[in-house]
Amino acid sequence: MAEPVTPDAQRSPDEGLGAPTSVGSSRVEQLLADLNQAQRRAVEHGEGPLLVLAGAGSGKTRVLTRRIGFLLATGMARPGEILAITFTNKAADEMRGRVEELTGAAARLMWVMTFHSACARILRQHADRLGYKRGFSIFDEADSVRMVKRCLGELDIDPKRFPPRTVKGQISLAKNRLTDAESYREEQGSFFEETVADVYTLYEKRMHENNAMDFDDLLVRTVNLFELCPDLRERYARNFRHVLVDEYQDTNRVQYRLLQLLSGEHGNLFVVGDDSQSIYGFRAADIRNILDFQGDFDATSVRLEQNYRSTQTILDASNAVISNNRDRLEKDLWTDAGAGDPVTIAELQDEHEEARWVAGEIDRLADEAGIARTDVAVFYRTNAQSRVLEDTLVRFDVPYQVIGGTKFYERAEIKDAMAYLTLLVNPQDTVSLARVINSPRRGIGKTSEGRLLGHANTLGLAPIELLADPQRVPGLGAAAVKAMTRFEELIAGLAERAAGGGSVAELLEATLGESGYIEALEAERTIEAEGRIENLQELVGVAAEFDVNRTVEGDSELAPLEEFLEQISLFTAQDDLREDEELVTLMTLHNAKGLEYRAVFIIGCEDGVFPHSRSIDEGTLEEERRLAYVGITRARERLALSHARRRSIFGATGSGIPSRFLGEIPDRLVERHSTVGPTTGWGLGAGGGSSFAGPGAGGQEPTLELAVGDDVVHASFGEGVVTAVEPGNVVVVRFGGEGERKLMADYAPIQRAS
DNA sequence: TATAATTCTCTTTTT
DNA sequence: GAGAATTATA
Repeated sequence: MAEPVTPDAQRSPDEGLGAPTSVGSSRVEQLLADLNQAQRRAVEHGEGPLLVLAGAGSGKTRVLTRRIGFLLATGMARPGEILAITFTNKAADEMRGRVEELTGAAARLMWVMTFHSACARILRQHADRLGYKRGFSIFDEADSVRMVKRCLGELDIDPKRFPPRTVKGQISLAKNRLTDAESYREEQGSFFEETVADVYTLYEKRMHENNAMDFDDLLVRTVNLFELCPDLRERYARNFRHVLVDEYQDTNRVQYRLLQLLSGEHGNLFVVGDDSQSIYGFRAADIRNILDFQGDFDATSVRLEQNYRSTQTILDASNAVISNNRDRLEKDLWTDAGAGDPVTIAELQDEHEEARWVAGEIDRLADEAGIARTDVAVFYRTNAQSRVLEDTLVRFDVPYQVIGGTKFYERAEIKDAMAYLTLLVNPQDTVSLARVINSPRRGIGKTSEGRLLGHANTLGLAPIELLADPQRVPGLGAAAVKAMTRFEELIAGLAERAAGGGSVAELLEATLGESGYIEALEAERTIEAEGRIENLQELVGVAAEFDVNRTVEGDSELAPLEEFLEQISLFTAQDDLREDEELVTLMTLHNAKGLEYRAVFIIGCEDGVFPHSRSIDEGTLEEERRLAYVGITRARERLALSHARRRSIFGATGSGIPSRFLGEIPDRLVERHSTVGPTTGWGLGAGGGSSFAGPGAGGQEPTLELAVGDDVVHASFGEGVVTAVEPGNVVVVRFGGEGERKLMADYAPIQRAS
């Protein structure tokens, strides 16, 4: 369903969805049965706005799901009248699935999706009202920055003084304040800002010409659409009689405005959030949205304060940390669970030792506490920190998955392939065109490309049109003209095929084949090219999977290719989280939002790393503290925080002092561990002395020295023999029944057999 | 025009 | 210490 269906059109014979019946009321009882009082009050709320202040682990997802079930079961809403905004596509799918269990297949008519997906869907439907075409491209950050850069060039602005990224950032902030280029120019004074205003103006013009939107546009243009076309606003507002929003604390002003436009009249706005978990201020999220919600919408509120996730100790630690923030809505989280284990704070020499320690602890958790890898997550402040960890985990044969970071879809070959497909849907997209016009090499270099774009600009044509008739471009060599004609034929042929609306995977394969892209890679005969081909094959696999799911669900009005492109561009990091395999999960603290694990490690707890030095400079420490709060409260049973004495950043080694957040955790909750001195680690207990010995420049700590042939005893695997010794104190041990395992001599629970 | 070599910048966090 | 961007060379 791509636009709201009128109530008449969606009336279905599905029993139990109409007015409350006996079936309905028993269903309602079922929905409320295992909820606590506060949760029940939230779910049973009548009409009008409600703020659910949900502390960490207080069951907010459950409340949201039940609320939807309640709306449907009592007949307060039909499925098509519900708009539920979640933080990730994955969360949306899960929620839809759960509601489906409660209320049946009609749940598919609900709109459960992220802000960006919902906006894209609305915009596709009414693109013409804003002078866009429905096949508009969605530019990711890299594409947008590229466009900004192009604008800088066109305006003859020095990109050294005005870095494209920075300028894009300014434009983004302006958009998130709903300030258009014109108003921006009026309200700005400095030279810098005036220059940005020039770029902003041109950028908007070019984006429109390219039939392209950036991430901010998806939200802003939807607001524009509703303000410009009251008929549409009314239609959607009337249709979405119940709007529900998860993670409300992270909404920004544009999203706030959108919610206002949609729910202003009926006021059925049900938001769930926790001000203590507001961590997207840098993305213009406005914490006042939640702090002022009650006043703004004249809302009632419900507090969920019982925590069902963590031990008392973990909860105490999180409360102690967050209580150092001034600006917050008081909440008193409590739990029925027992005290549990103390919080571990580990001090290590450097990031390598830190990684080894984490790897060792993960093994130990499995052996001693029966906590499987799936139940373990490691969080860090910046993506760069994952590298050392990954290297170490590979060395120790600990399977893992990294969420976010440098993504599959950012690889050059993947972006190229996607650019081809994008071009088929949106021929006006010159950023995609520029990506593929000479990739693979077909003899259209920078010069020819520049001439083409330049002349298209002067004629006021889309470059793709000119491409069909390249003789019109002055100054082109015969070879270039010929190459362009061939390229145009390629695109035209593929576009025709795309219009047929068949399998995306087949179309992608045809594209990669006919363009000569794969061939060019094969000709390289290098390992890297080999890898790229594999990546592209993986992309074909993704497309094939999409094809299959689509034929199953098959209710979209978008052409398959368009839908595929949109799905990929609005992917969220958490969407590729896997839970069914035995993998340790690695991610940034930001990506950890909304998740939970039996055991959590937070590494790099040093001032400057976490809290990040920039936040210290910019005075956004409270947000960093909330980030710490988010991280800590992800843990159910075990929590370990580590910091290193030395850490190399940018290649240079610096020394770090423990994060101030560590000091905010009361000592009585903590068990300290420090790896210094001649310890073989285990058995001595992690609570031992924290005597820190050496400056350890590049420190090779004393260790259990093992050689090939030595007999050892492992705490859980029993007796074994060393079969190899690898760099970094890794030993390969062959155990009786277990086969061979790689272990860290320093940390694995092994001893020399005597 | 395409490659190789060299210099320079960046690092928060993300849809 | 990696990536992009720029410059030098074929």
